[in-house]
Amino acid sequence: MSSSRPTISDVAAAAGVSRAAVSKVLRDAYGVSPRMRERVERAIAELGYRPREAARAMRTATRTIGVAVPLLRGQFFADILDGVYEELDTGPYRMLVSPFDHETSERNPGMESLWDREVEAVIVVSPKVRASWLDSFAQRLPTVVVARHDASDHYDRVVNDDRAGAALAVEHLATLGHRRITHLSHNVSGPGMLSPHAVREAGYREAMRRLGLDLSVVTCGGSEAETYRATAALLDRGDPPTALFVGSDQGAFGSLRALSEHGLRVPDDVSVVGYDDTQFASHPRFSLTTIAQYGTAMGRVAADLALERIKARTEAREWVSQPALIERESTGPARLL
Amino acid sequence: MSSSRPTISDVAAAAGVSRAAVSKVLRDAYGVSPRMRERVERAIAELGYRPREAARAMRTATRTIGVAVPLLRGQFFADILDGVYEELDTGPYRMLVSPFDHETSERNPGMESLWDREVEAVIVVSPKVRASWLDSFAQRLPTVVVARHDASDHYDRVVNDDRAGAALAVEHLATLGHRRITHLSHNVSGPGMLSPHAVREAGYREAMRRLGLDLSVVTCGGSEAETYRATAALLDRGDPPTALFVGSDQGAFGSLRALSEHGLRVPDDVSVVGYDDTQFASHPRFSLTTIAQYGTAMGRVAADLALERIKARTEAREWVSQPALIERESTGPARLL
DNA sequence: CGACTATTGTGGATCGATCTACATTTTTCA
DNA sequence: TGAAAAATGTAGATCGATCCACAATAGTCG
Repeated sequence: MSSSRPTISDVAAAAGVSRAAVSKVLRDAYGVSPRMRERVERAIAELGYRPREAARAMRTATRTIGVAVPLLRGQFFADILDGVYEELDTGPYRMLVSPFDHETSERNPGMESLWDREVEAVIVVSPKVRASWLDSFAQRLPTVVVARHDASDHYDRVVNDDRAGAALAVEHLATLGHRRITHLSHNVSGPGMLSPHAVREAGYREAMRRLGLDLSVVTCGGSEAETYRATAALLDRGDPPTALFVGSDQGAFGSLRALSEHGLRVPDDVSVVGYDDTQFASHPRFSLTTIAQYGTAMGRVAADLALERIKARTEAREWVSQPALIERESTGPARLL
Repeated sequence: MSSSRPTISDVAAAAGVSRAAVSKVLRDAYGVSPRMRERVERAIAELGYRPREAARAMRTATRTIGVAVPLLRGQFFADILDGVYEELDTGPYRMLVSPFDHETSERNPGMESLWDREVEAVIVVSPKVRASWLDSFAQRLPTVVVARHDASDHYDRVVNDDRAGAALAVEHLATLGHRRITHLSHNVSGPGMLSPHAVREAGYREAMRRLGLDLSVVTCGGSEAETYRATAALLDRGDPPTALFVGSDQGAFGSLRALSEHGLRVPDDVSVVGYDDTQFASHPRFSLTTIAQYGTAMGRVAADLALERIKARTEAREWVSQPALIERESTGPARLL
């Protein structure tokens, strides 16, 4: 901080060579004698020189992939980040994360900020933004959208088959004899955007109709606190369902809290199914039956798709992860009336 | 992607003015007539122009604070990120996150990457890196270190009083009549670095000695899986303690899993205390007694300290959060033999 | 030995913004 | 009316890298 950061000129002066020569050494370019390399490298080490990305970015690609994630706790997003990191770790690309506020809006500042920083591709997780904006963004910068279903010719998608996942949940409960199955949906986004939660809700409706059961949907946010309130309100209304299918594990934990406070036992009184198979779902204290969608794998795939797009590909691709029912102790036979 | 990103020259041409004029509009600088502003702004909107950060960074500060965080799940880091975001959200600064692999090493690539990108300050959470490296890094770039105790004249520290926190845990258990209290410490870092876990362990030892109790420390990683294994091994050895003080909530959840699988009830057979007061600790399924250290608040303070340093301050500051015992149902009276 | 090719190194244009210095026009007001 | 002040706009240097074009030197071989 005392003196300013050393530049390539400082290195050149210290080594007694030209700036171009130093640049060659940095880039491992052709035309560097061993003696010169040796001198330059010593100067670099002595000065503690590191090239500035900003200056490099003026002329070359940044070898960086940006990841825009909602500032939402919940294991699932962490799983995705892990996957991206794992995949890029061994290669030349680095990852840069820009969090955004998880609200529906016209633009997505997290993605824009990455664009301004010249990342070569953007992976965005569950953006709540107009489809048209997303599409036009993707026309300017290679984009991979994770956990959102809107089709587009301009970006790749990594999604779970949420329709099938919801069907798995409903069928599992129906097999156990449940007929009054309420879905706590986090499908709070506006129109013109296909969130995973919208698709899960559609899958629920479809499966319920197919089985000849009455629909019952409560819509609320996906945080633990919001599902807690929504579930508590549902229980206060009296005549509670015998089973809950909640749109996320995080949400299911909130429902479990509410059920516990209302003195209802799980699964004796009410069965609960979540979605995501996050780390805590498997904990014996929860032992939550849930739908696995393999977030880490999705993150890895997203990173691969981004690298492919940077390289050459332009036609849009879609990768669909197949959900699986993970049966645990939060579901059981329906109570007979 | 078809054509390349529009530049300030394109905007100038479209608006029929000079590049300097456009730059003035962008920066809200003096000497812009309403008519010119209008024309420039229309051209910007039509072209979808956004200034490139890299070009800006060549001449001016980036108005960005970098946050380097370990790629470790666990609520506590998420809390800190939330705090930083909240604090910066209202001002002109943006935040950029660079994750790093949570291993002890010579250098910290997450911090370096942010430095290369010209962030104005770095907040780093729990870096496992040599103290000397950290110190020399901080001499070049304003740095705030969160959750690490090593003193330094060159960076600010935001820490919890981990010694006091550990004492709270031990005293609470002792008051309940426990005498065989095992500490599951995550103090796995090498020498020459004062991690929070090292301080917690020291606090435990001190408090136990003060109370005349025998020490019992098991060292293991802080992930749920690792404490699960460590706790299971402890229980297999036979003669288990009547209380566990685990270095983190995340770790405590692993211990609870192991206890549950060994058929031990909490708190009837064994009491458990965690550290962090993460979201799940308060869930009725866990109801974990723990030490709160207020991660979100720590994140906010870290952001403030970073902004102060950017502005002017050079002398090092330390902010210590006072821990509090949150008593829940995972602790109870010691079982009489 | 001389012509041709490799090797090694450098000068300087370039990327896209910012910002100083300055020129030109407009406004103010004695 | 005219001089000073204010407002408006532009030219061009600058930041720190990359990299093309080219010069200088060394090496090869008929």
